Amino acid sequence: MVSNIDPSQLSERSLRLFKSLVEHFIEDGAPVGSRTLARDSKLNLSPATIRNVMADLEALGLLNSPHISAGRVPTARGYRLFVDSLLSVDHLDSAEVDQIARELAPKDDVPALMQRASSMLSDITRLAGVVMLPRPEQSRLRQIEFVALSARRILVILVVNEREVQNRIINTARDFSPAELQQVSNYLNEIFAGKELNYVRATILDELEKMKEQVNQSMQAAIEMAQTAFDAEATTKPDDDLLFSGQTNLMDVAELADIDQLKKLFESFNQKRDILHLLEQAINADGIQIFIGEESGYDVLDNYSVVTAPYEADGQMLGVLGVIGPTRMHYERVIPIVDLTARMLGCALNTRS
Amino acid sequence: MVSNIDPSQLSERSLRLFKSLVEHFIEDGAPVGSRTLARDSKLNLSPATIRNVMADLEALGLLNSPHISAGRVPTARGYRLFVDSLLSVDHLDSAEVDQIARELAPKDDVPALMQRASSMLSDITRLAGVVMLPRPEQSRLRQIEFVALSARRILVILVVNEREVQNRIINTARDFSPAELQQVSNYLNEIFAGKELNYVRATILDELEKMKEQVNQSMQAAIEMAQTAFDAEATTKPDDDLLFSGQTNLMDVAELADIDQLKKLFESFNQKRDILHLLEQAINADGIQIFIGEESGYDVLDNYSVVTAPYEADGQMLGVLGVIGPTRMHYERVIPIVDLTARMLGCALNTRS
DNA sequence: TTTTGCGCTCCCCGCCGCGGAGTGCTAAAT
DNA sequence: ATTTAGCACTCCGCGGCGGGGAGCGCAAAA
Repeated sequence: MVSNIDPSQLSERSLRLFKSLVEHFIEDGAPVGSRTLARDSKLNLSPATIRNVMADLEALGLLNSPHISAGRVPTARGYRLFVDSLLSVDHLDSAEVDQIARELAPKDDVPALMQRASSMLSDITRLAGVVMLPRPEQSRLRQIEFVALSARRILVILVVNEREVQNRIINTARDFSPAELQQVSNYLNEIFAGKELNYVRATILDELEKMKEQVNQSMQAAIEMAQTAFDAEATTKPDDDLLFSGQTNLMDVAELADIDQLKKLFESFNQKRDILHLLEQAINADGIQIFIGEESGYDVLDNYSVVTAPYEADGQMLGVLGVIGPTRMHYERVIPIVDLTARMLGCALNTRS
Repeated sequence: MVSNIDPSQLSERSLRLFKSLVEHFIEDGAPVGSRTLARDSKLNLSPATIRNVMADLEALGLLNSPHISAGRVPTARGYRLFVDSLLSVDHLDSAEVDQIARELAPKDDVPALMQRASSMLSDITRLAGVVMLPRPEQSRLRQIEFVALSARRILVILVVNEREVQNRIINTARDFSPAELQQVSNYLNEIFAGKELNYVRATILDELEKMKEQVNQSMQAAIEMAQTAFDAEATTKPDDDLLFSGQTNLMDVAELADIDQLKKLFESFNQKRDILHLLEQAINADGIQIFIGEESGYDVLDNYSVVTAPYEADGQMLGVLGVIGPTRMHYERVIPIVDLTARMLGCALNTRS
């Protein structure tokens, strides 16, 4: 990564002009030239002076021009300076605050809540919203239950982390009576309740193997069943932990970008991989983090920015949410919205409340 | 709907030419003129003759020309005739059959199976795939279980239709001991197991109210809990019953269509409403059903066709799946693929197997 | 240091003209 | 009575041209 610009390297005047230019460009997307800037910034300078300043800014890598005789456009580095040092964020008007609060009223259905958070982000910003769900890594098994569907088909229910419930169906080698199942689940709960899920998975495969001979037959069955259950768990869906919405909003904005760039972006939403990696980088930031254009390191995001914020409840980091839009977005609005949403979502997820 | 064309109204020669024209247009998307047709169809006719024929076909509403001196393009009605009477469907080569079979190997995880069906459809056709999940209307409650999370938070598990599991968490007014919960679930299972879910919902609200005084206290609790559980059930997600994939495939094909048409289509995928209605129309067809362009009655689908097939298992209609693409699609390939997928999915869902 | 003035570059847009593809019509051929 | 040939006409697409506009850099004046 190229080093960022320290605002103190630049004169007050340069900064004012630069800020004005970025705001202008964000507003209407056209390269902005010296004349418009002379008119709009209240500095009473002639276009020529401004041209000199802009040439300097370009030399610093904050601006560039699409071609020799067009206006200037901010580079990623330029946006970075703008966002870090020049931006004054909006106040959200109370209607918006209300809307966010209303949509994120605490409910028990966690996935639905996440979904609402995501679509609210996209609705309110008119960009694409994304919410990363709590990573299964950091989840603790609270409870495990077995329900007999028929003699050899058993429904396994894992309660994880207060609210999350996973269930899968396994087929067993031999019949189990309900009483046996009860016994097995009691046994497993005793050993594993409260443990980290990864630990459970790891342990169950080898540790338990050792005690196999020491215990009675039905406990052996328990072990085998647990293995099956967690095997299945390990192989299934580590991927529905990213909720997008409002992708179509990006289709309006892509006036500049062509369709196959957009297609690539959408595909990377579907793959989820790249975006997931990106969001994981943001989970340890202690607030808003912004990835601007090429900074992200992912080609598909070249002309897009991602504004993220981690959210937490009960003092524990849970995940990250954010907004994806063109680099030319209204950061001063998007940032407080993402910020507030993250905090509200955290509140809604607090168990004591 | 305007009446369709009976192929016997037309001469053999017209039909051959028409078919050739449609195939040509499907192949390369450009309006096709009399010369190309004269060259390619083996009828040894001069362009002039063909022009006369084409003028007739246009009068019948099977063709039209984008402008006076362009070639002809099939209308929706034209495609209809083509699909109903002229099309000879492809043989799938065995590699494709294998692929479909492999992807749809029976597994226990029904939602994942559906998901695979959908993405397979889109991969193999290079269009958008859609699968409608079994409608909750026709689902039977198999089993209901309660798991205590804490004294007042109870996890309700509904097993529906062999494989499907729903769970939700409810908060109760007073504490319940595990033993009580067991009792309650036994009671409810006794009354409701095997019943239609709608019936259960309906009954639970009034019938049970009546017997309230006749039964002991813990049964009253059961009633109240059941009410809460099914209340919650009724209000949540009647909407995740449509699985799309491969939407991005349509972005390649949209050479002709502009971006906001595509945007509208994507939005209607998200709303799900229109597509759902459309697919519901297809559920009672006893095989492939095709909606061509404006026929569907939904504006967003104006330049798109939907090829659907219902799927069934154990003799019961379960849902509909299909493919969405431009009217100019390779029907002769898409149709057998959709058909086979529906049958295979049915097989995979059969319980005895 | 800032401004003015000037020459220059490049895009955008409308215009023109042309070739190509295709049509419809009429008259001739079969 | 069809089918074909010939012809005039329409319309799209494309490349070239030219002017206007916006903007730049540079050099010289303020």
